[in-house]
Amino acid sequence: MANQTVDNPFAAPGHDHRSCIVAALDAAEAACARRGERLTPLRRRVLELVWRGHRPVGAYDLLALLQDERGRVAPPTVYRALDFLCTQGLVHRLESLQAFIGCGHTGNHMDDQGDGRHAAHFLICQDCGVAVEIRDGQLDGAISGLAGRAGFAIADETIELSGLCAACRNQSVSRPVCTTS
Amino acid sequence: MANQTVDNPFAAPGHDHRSCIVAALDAAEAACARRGERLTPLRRRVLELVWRGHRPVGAYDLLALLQDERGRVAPPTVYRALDFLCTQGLVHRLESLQAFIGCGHTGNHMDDQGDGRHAAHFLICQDCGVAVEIRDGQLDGAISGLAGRAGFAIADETIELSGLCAACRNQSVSRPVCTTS
DNA sequence: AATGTAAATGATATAACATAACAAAATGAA
DNA sequence: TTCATTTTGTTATGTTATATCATTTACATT
Ligand SMILES: [Zn+2]
Ligand SMILES: [Zn+2]
Ligand SMILES: [Zn+2]
Ligand SMILES: [Zn+2]
Repeated sequence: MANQTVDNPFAAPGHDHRSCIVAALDAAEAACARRGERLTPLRRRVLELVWRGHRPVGAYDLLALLQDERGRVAPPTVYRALDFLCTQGLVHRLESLQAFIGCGHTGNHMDDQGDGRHAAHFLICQDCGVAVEIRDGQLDGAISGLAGRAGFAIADETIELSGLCAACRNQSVSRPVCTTS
Repeated sequence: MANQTVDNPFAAPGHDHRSCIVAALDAAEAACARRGERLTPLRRRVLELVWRGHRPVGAYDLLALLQDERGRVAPPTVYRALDFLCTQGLVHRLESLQAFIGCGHTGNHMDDQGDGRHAAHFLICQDCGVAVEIRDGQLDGAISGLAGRAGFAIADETIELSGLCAACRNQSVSRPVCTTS
């Protein structure tokens, strides 16, 4: 069993993040192979960069990182890689931050029909910046319940809850504390 | 009692929208007066323009409308008015669309402590473009439940459910049908 | 190996959304 | 009126994202 990082990064500020990266890349390779999709070196590298930490990363941050290692790189290069990764469910876009984060549930989707897209719900700490993908049965039930009563067919869910994680609440001072990126 | 528009615009494509606008502006005047805030002519006009319909409006759409009636208007003019209106809870920003919509619950907040800000949850029809602000006890309960269990203190909720409204599902063809803007 | 085809990437330009910084005007209180 | 504060105007720039077309790469077929 892996470390607790992926399950609860809020509670694991000092965890071995290399294993998060390895797990994410391995799962991505496997998922793409299974679906006949191509995780090219560029896409793989972008995914790796997204996984530098558990904080959402802006597209232009990724662009700068790529430029550091490859010289001239243009925005479409990054956006295309991100589009691919999002389509495969390997990365999610956080609408409220206009930023991207690695999927915290790679490899164990229950709602995955061939492609890897899935609804992703987040807790986002405004103090340390960490975002955690959550899964909650009551939340899912409430959503499908209200949609059903409204006759509304949900295609896409944006659920992002911002506030303070437990660790940051207990610090009282307002400085980054979940140092794991 | 008002028409059903504000409560369920999905179901009222041919409603008397003027009453929606009047109700929203009246409620805004009242709310600002109560709080000692100033609903200036510009802010009032921007709110009125946001209320042209039940579809989210982009800041630059509003800018163009203002320019039509006032000549040269710059982006900060619109964004400042929108900031004010959002702070007062009279308008909400839809993160997944980068657009704004009039608050569907003006005047009856139960969670309003002085200022008018409140969590706003939406159903957004991808066919007709209408967005409806919803309120659901089970959803609220699920959210506070999961936050409590995680020790997470929620400060802001972004909940936007996109898909097809009942009317558009029953049309099968993919063309705008909820013509009420 | 050569060819053809589709997918992926490179490159340029521009669109769309948003804010910083400072000046001028309007408002309301003293 | 005078003063302080808020609001609006103005200019410039920052940030995020896409359209378009050229080039390269991967890979199956001949
Ligand atoms: Zn980690
Ligand atoms: Zn995920
Ligand atoms: Zn209406
Ligand atoms: Zn509202």
